[in-house]
Amino acid sequence: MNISQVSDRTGLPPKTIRYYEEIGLITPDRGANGYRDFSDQHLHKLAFIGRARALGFSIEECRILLALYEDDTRASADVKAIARQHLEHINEKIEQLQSMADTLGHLIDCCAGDNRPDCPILNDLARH
Amino acid sequence: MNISQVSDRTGLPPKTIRYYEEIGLITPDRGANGYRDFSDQHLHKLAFIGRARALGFSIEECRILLALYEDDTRASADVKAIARQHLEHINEKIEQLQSMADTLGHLIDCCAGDNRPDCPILNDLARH
DNA sequence: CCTTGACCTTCCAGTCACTGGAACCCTTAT
DNA sequence: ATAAGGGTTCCAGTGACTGGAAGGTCAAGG
Repeated sequence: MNISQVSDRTGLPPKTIRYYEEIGLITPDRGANGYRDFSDQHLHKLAFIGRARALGFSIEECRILLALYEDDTRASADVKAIARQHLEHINEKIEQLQSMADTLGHLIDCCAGDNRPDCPILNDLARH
Repeated sequence: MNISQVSDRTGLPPKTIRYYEEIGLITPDRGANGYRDFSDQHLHKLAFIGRARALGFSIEECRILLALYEDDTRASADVKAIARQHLEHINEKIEQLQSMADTLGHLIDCCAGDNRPDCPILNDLARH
């Protein structure tokens, strides 16, 4: 399978797929012309990575998840631990963003948004 | 004022302050020894930037906000527009993260987390 | 005067996960 | 023969810093 077919089927851009090879996540075969030749297994792995990335896992976490996936003797506890840790990370980020949004929303509400220069948003940023 | 004092007073690391100079956000004077010499105004500007960054504004947005701050003839509408746009951006991010968290939370709940290899998290990532 | 330690300086490289672009090769159809 | 549309590599850039090396400066103590 050529790279553009894999791209179509996984939704990952060709550039990203080449990058994943570069960092050792996959190692497709090569045809006589030097073109990458992907098997169904490669496709499957890339789709796996794509979904893990869509859940926000880092590349290194994807690497670990892939390794666990390919290890028949894994303990589901190991997977769960990684997922939990990642979820916690996400929740922290949400909290941070929510706090920013709250502050910002308040400032926006206080700002007249007219032609005059007086602005509570700038006043807040410039507070002493 | 030396850089470490500015760092202490603004909470920004010296490296970051040097970086802000490099990209033209501030231009402190220089002493005879080559050391940066910050005025109160520089301090004030850096604190402004620090607070804007803490609200998640990008460097380029900070640059614009600073320019508006220093422009007596600004319209508060311009500031409000930038803030609104940024808030929207934050809210989009929160939604994305929340959606990830929801999916991930569900998968985690479904996973036994024991010594056995069977794992709904991996099954989901590997789904066809 | 010398040394020590804490400053300061610049410059280069690395982070993360791609993404864009240039230059060039290969395949297929006309 | 040629043109379009694949594929390849390699280099550079993104954002906002951060770490580290190599070296200059300053103030205090012996």
